[in-house]
Amino acid sequence: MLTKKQHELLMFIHERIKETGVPPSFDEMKEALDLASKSGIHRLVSALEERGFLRRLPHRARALEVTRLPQQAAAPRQAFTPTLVSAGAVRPETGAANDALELPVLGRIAAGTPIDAIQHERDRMTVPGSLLGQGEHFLLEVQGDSMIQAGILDGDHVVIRRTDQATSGDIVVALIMGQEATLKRLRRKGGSIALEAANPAYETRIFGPDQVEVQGKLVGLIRRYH
Amino acid sequence: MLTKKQHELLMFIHERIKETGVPPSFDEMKEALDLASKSGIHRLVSALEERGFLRRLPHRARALEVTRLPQQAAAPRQAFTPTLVSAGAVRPETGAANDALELPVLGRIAAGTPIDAIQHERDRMTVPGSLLGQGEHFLLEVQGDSMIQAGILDGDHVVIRRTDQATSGDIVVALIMGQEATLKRLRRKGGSIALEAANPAYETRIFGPDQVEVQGKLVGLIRRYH
DNA sequence: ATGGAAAGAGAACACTCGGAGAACACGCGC
DNA sequence: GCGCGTGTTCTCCGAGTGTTCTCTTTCCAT
Repeated sequence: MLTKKQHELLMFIHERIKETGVPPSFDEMKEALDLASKSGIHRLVSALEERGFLRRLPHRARALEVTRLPQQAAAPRQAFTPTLVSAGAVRPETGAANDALELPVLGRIAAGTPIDAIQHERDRMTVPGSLLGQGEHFLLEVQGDSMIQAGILDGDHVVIRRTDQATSGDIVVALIMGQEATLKRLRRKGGSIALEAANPAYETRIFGPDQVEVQGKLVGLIRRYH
Repeated sequence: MLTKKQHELLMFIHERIKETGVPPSFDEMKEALDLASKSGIHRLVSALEERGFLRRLPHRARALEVTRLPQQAAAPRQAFTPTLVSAGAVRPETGAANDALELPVLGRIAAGTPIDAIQHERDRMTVPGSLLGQGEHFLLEVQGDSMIQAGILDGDHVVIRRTDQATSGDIVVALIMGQEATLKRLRRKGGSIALEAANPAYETRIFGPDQVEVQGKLVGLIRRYH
């Protein structure tokens, strides 16, 4: 999942925050990894962010945060209104929600999140019936800004219909090489499949048809503002 | 996530509240950090607010609250119910009985939509309870791309809480000159009010305080993909 | 109710710190 | 050879900090 260098950097950042409360600057990280330049750090940080281990505010000094550590089952990090769900499948029969379903939130998704790690239910959320079609649906919490230009932001919940069918142009949850699951726009080019991020900072990746497995299709989105 | 100074200030505020129950004033913070002027504090507080560590009411003395602490697994949801919050009251994270509610869709909104057009109910839609707080809510369908960079697209449904209160930075439904209603980000500048679109193609418009009337505040968003 | 004190908002200036990113090179594994 | 991760140099510019001053908003005592 992570290269040696990425792992080393992630651990350094984690230790540093634990000890001082303040994340290191690029220069400090450069020193710690014994590099001569910040730009290597820049690339490592981007890689960690894309793989969902770091979260950061762009163009802000020291604005980074470790969201999870390797090999560990998903870091807790502010579950989405946990109290709300505690009641379980309470469906208010108050005549209101006849047209809504409670779906499981299976985890977070970003480039690099292994799907296996997100198979268990973390939470539940009620979803308007109007977003749903036929078949099985579930929710994922979006992590990172790789789809920002498609209006999908960090922290949004996406409604996914489970299917292995997808048309070129659809936004899908795709499993790459049986390893990492990402939310991307799928595009078919001849025999191969392109996965496009909606953010110029991320590159389109192209795969053979047997390297990518579609796990579901984006059908809805729910966002909460604080 | 935080710089040294930001961290230092946050910790000072946190300690101070824990010990005395009262948040420090700008002058007290100035002394604590050994600065010569409050204005440095002002910027630090803004930075902390932007990063989600502080919440505050503008123009209210000592009206601040620590919402989370750096890294340290999920800040305990310290109830902290001072007079401060009770007024503007956000949402009780606890009062979560309502799992979903059916709300009226009052119409479409964009720059220039006459308010008359959004007075009647056109439709209804079920909304997850987790998006709602206290008070009255309604829905509007977004028309146009003026908020595209805030991840709000043409055709999205936005959940609005009816209120005439808004903090700088909130996205609100604003009635301009009693005539047109628009969905914009509100920013207070001195005595006047700026309404910013999240699209460089649209200009920010600035008004006097009596020309703009806040009708509600954006609290959620629901999108359907076809 | 009103005037002044207290507290917050914020413009302006100077200076340093820190992040973004282009360009080029090297080694490894397939 | 090619892709990828890595290492290096250099440049550019925005962010963060400290200071001074001025203005607005609230709050309280008279």
